[in-house]
Amino acid sequence: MAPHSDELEQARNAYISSLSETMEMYGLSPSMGRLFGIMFFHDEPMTLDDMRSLTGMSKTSMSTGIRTLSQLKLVHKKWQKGVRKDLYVAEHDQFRSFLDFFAHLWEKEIQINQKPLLETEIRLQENLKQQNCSEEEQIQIKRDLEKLYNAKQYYAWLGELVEKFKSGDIFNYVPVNEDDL
Amino acid sequence: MAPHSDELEQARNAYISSLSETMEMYGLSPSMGRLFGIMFFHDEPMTLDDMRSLTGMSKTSMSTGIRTLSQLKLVHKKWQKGVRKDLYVAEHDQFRSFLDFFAHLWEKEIQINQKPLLETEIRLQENLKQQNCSEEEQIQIKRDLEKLYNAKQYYAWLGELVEKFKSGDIFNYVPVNEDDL
DNA sequence: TAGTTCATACAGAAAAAACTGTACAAACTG
DNA sequence: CAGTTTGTACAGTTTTTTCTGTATGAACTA
Repeated sequence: MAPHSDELEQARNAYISSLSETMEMYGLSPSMGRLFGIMFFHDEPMTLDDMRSLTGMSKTSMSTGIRTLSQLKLVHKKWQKGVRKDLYVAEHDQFRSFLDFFAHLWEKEIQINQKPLLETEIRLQENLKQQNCSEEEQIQIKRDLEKLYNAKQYYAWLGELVEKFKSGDIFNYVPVNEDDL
Repeated sequence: MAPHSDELEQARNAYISSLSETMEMYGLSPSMGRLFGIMFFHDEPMTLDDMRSLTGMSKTSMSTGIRTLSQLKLVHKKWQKGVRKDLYVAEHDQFRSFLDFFAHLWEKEIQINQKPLLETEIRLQENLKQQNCSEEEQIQIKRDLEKLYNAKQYYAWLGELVEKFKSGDIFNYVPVNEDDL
């Protein structure tokens, strides 16, 4: 790791803080956001002890933090010959991080709702067939079933969107602008 | 509001819970998720007192909760002649909720990072021009600037994506499947 | 105007999350 | 094999968030 001046570190700091704030918005703890921000500017693979000294936090926190970041594919484990400690590097491709993160989030959303949606649907349909189901109740249940039908359409659509994200096809529709900014 | 049986309420409950879990994933508190879930099946506009009795929580919580949901456009205030209490209905179009929610989130991400990114960039460029800047430091700074350039591209792209979401153009690329499910 | 109904600001209590230090297990070293 | 080094599980502490009850002010009513 290149030794660099305080001034350089301070310069980085503005963007590190805003990266951290962004990640906080997405549900990570501020400290983990900050850890990622630091790693983002750190080209060489880092050990838990490196992180500890740069964040000023405990090694335990680094251990759990790096696991969270790994699960989100925001950092990657890197092996290096002759080094016993685990090494990690930040994912530098923000497009990839973005696509991975939201594809994963949305898949989870679909998965969470799938079964309960069907369960509710079936139970409502059973209720609809009951003898003692009043006219008014029938109307209500039909309205509910309509909502669930729309929900199904939504999850199906969301699944399609996830596929476009995972495959990178989304870039065909929203291309990356290569011009100067 | 139609009076409906416990059985009907139980049937709804499975999906209400999973909706709540989803919203928890997106940063809302479980109670607010549950409130939305209840409102989702509630066709008639609700008052804070209706919510209080259905969630079993305090009116204060309903007041603050509904504000959060309103800001996210997940519920809407509805005026009704002769009714003094504020009335609210859930947004039933999940496509709209989804697009609004993420467009807003991503706009906030762009906005959060814009200024700090530029600040870091400027400070790095100033450092680069310093007399006492070593060869090694120069290389490091250039690597940093490269990262910031990529970040700018990313935010520009994200802005484009937000536009497709807000305008609904995204449906031209990922159409809603109208077939039976 | 006085009385009532409503929504929300605020302060404190309860619950949840984040963080740390200790302890231990697994993987290395000589 | 005994001695290190390294990563993580766990329990306890601190911090943050969520929720409630009281108090207040705004909007309506007569």
